[in-house]
Amino acid sequence: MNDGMISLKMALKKNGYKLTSQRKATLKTILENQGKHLSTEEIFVKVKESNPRIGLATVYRTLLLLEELGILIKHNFEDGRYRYELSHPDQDHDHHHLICLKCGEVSEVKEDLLDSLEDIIVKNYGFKVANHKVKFYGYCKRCN
Amino acid sequence: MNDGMISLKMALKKNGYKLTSQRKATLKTILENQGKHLSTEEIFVKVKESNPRIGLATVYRTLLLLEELGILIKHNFEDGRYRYELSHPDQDHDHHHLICLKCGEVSEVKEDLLDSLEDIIVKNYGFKVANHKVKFYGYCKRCN
DNA sequence: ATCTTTGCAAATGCTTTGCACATTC
DNA sequence: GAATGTGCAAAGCATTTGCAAAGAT
Repeated sequence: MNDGMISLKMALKKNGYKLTSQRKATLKTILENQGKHLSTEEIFVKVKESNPRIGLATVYRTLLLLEELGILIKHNFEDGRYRYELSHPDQDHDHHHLICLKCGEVSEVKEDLLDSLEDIIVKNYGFKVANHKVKFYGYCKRCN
Repeated sequence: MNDGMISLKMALKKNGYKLTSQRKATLKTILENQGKHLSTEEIFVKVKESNPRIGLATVYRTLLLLEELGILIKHNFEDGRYRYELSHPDQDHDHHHLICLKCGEVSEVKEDLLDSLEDIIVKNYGFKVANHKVKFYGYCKRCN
């Protein structure tokens, strides 16, 4: 059992949820596809390979739960479905995304650089920032 | 006829679309509700007051069109429907939003301050930024 | 007169829910 | 054994679409 599975087990236990094979298989699929931003349906299809009896509703319920537990982040890339990726709780914010308007590729930005902006938001608006979602739309290296 | 209506007329003409009472009424409703981030359904209800025979599908189609023309911006605040607001073409980017996790209030940030981040994105990722969507989640002045 | 647009209702597609059975703790 | 979780099918809800009639240029 690797790190991801151990933290799943602990997070579930702490909140009174049970560790089921479906939940393990769902998280396993996400761990095996890091950086991919899979949709619920895509995760369902992949989980089915190892767990053919799982239902789509279970995957929906599991992803909801994993998001609640802070294990996953739900993204909307405006393509009509939600997409999930692993949260990295060691970083204090989600990373930014680059979305290519031509080929649709979604990639990630390592740099954060929003501190000065967040300072201004606290000072000028009295708003305490807990997290942010930042998306840049434009043209990727290949399409540009 | 005010500025918004004039630019609607021109934008439609330029693209071979017709200026209909439904399109005028829809834009009028949005102009009268600046800063409000209305959903399609909410816009529909308001437009109906002056235009009782309009159909919901027409409002959907009109909002899509106005977004295509660059007159509106479509937002997803994760509440299960899309919301629209007027675009300000004099600014070269959309403004950022603050979303309160407690009361759900959505407010706007005047400051942009993403230039240095966008410079890095061009340099390090070869990605040409056309626009961005930035949302800060946290607690507003009243709720904090 | 032609081509676009509208209204209506039906269809679509993602997501949620109710319920009986199965599984975990 | 009690409570939670699952699978299935049905329901829900925002959005889209087909089509005949209406409207704009």
